[in-house]
Amino acid sequence: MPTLEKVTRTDAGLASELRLSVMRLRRRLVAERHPDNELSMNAMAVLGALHRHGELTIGELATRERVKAPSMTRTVNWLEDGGHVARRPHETDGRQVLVALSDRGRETLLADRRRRDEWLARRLRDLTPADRDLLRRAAPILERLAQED
Amino acid sequence: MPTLEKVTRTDAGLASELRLSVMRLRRRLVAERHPDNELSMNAMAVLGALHRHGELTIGELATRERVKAPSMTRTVNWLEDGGHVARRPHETDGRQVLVALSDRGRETLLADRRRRDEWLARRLRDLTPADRDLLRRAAPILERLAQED
DNA sequence: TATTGTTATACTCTATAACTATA
DNA sequence: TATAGTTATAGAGTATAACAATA
Repeated sequence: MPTLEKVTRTDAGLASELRLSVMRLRRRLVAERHPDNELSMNAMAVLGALHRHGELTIGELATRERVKAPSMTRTVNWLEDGGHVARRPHETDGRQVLVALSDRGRETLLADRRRRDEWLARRLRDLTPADRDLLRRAAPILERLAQED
Repeated sequence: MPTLEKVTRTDAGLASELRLSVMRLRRRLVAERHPDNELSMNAMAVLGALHRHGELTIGELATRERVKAPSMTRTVNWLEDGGHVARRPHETDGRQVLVALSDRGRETLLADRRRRDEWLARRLRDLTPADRDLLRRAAPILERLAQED
């Protein structure tokens, strides 16, 4: 039997299965977010990016999180209102805006890091070590699928 | 070194990484949906569930897709307006409503199945066979994470 | 009383379009 | 002209609360 067709069909099935799993797991993750965590998951992701990479512009943050600039403007507005980040003008390009993590933002990030993944981490601990290892290797591939053009 | 703490920390990291990957990939999947596909991804998932399992109630569909009943009512309304499904009363329990795939819905499902995963399937073909195989094994685990209580 | 589904309402996240300021 | 960011607006998807019908 033609292997190509088999592979293609199997890949379509995998795509379908993977898509459904991702949609459902995301929905579950949003629902299970710790109630006393005042920041959205996306806002926390922005704090994490700033922690890892230092100051970033709105555009860089938007590209990184795969959202459009207006969405990132709004997220940064929330974070700034809460005192978690600060905007400052770019030194040489007056159009750009640099966003930096504040001390409070860093505290929030570090304090929440342990508890914000509580639900998922608990579920992960219920898996076999082999399954957990498999997910550990799968996560970067999922990330790459999301990032590629 | 305390192995437990190490493992716990690593799992928290995995949870974080997995969460971000899932959020971003889902966002990308929604953005890359074929423009001439008139049905939302969730509506298509409902058609798929009806195809696999036959008639289901609103409540069963809601549980399966991990949404609340009002959300599923709305999705089923769309599908019914488009002639893709039909409601009929439950034989013995007047409160429940059975939803069945129509011929048109089945055609829509089968015709769209190949193309609706086009983007993801193409990305998957760009992966190495090993990575693809890894995702094939990871998908059910993600599904289980989404489904468990 | 409890359950199933619907209606009403509101919220979150995201996008596109139009605009401002700067390059 | 082109780019970075903001503002205005709209749409999709979801939830909770209140309600109706039935068990």
